[in-house]
Amino acid sequence: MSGDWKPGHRLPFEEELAEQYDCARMTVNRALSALVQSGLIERRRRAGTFVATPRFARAALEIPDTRSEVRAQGKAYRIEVPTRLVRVAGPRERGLLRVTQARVLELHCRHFADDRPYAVEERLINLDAAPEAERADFLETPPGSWLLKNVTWTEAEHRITAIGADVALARQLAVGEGSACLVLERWTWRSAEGITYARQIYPGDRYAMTARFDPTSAASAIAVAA
Amino acid sequence: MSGDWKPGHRLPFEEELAEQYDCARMTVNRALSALVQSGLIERRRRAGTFVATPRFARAALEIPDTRSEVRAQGKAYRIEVPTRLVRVAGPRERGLLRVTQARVLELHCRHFADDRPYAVEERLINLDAAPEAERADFLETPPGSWLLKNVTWTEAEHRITAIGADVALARQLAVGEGSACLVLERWTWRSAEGITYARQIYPGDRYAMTARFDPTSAASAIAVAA
DNA sequence: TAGTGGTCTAGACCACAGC
DNA sequence: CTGTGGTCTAGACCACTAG
Repeated sequence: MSGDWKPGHRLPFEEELAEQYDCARMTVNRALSALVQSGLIERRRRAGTFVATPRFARAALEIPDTRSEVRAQGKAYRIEVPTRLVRVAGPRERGLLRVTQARVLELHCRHFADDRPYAVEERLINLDAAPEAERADFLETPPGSWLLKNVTWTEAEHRITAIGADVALARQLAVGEGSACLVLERWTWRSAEGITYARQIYPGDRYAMTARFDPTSAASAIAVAA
Repeated sequence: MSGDWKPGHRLPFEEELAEQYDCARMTVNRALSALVQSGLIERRRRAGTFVATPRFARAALEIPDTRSEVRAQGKAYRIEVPTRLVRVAGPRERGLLRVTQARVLELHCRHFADDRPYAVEERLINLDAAPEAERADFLETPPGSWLLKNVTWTEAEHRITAIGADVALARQLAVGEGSACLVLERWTWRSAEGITYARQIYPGDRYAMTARFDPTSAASAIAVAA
């Protein structure tokens, strides 16, 4: 949870943990099994136990990855990043990231599917929590995908609203002025420290968010699709 | 999963199940613990093990209950049910419920919070799957709440889109014509049999859907709030 | 093929809540 | 108080797979 063990890090074997915590191997096994179910670790026989990489469609309400969404629809993905700047967080950024102070990276992006506007995105990244983001190439790997791969998160919150497109948004999304759009806001934390805030806007009539839940496996998935 | 054991039904004790399945009590305990985690059963010491009633804010993407949503905001709840009719499912109803034939109950409702329109709802209920619905009083208990209490489901899917209000919808929700609205569609199944389809429309600027996820406990919640 | 995790067992003690 | 579930134990055997 602290993030000290990066995705892929190998944990001690069951017998070592049993000795370390002075308990039976079965007790360690149950604890680790619970961590597998919450998606924090992965286990392979003969190989060991490893810190997991969060993946799309595994955990409930996981961080959607725009590039994967577009490619899953069989379309070509492209991103534009017209704005990229680093600054000390002002009141608005501190509120959105829920931190008292931080250096932040602010990005404005536009996502395309087959050269048609797919979504616009405004994103804040807390550089104190994810300093490597300052040097990341977001044209190569879009910010959502990059964060998914490089930063471990422990809590997430989504908020979905609908708005009518104003003139600027309508032009960016190539839709009529006033047409309904879906707004997906997303906050991500690690141990109460805000990592990133994203606000993505989709044409509301063309795209839908879907979520499935199966209580038998307690598995769920969230996706945006045409 | 078959629905034969209604919510509240007491399961055999661990020792009885261990004898019945010829295994150790610890094995039964692990199986039942998994069912607790998936939310299918509840267990109380000294009392026993019971089929659970699905509850709001317990499982991921659980069925939102409009009445609970409104009351959670500290507002008075009221419902109107202008349309209520029973008929044999036509092509559209069969498609939405994903059944080959069925008798269906069709409802049109309007939900109010403090006498202000909160949402409109169109709902189909498969009467072959939930025959008791034909005699239910949906003014006393709104359909979402009634189904939540009386019918066990095993799978659910949500779909969220945004639309601009047409003249009729704008009047029903007391919003301006063309203003953006959130559309929440929900399908619910039990063992692949469609139980209900609901389509709820909220004023998009006034209300938001939020979803939280905490991988440590694998708990998540979805809610609609002002 | 050896070293991991996966799983079951029989027994034990405890905490808790109905009765 | 007593009967449930909650949890731990020490040992065992098996399945899988990485080296």
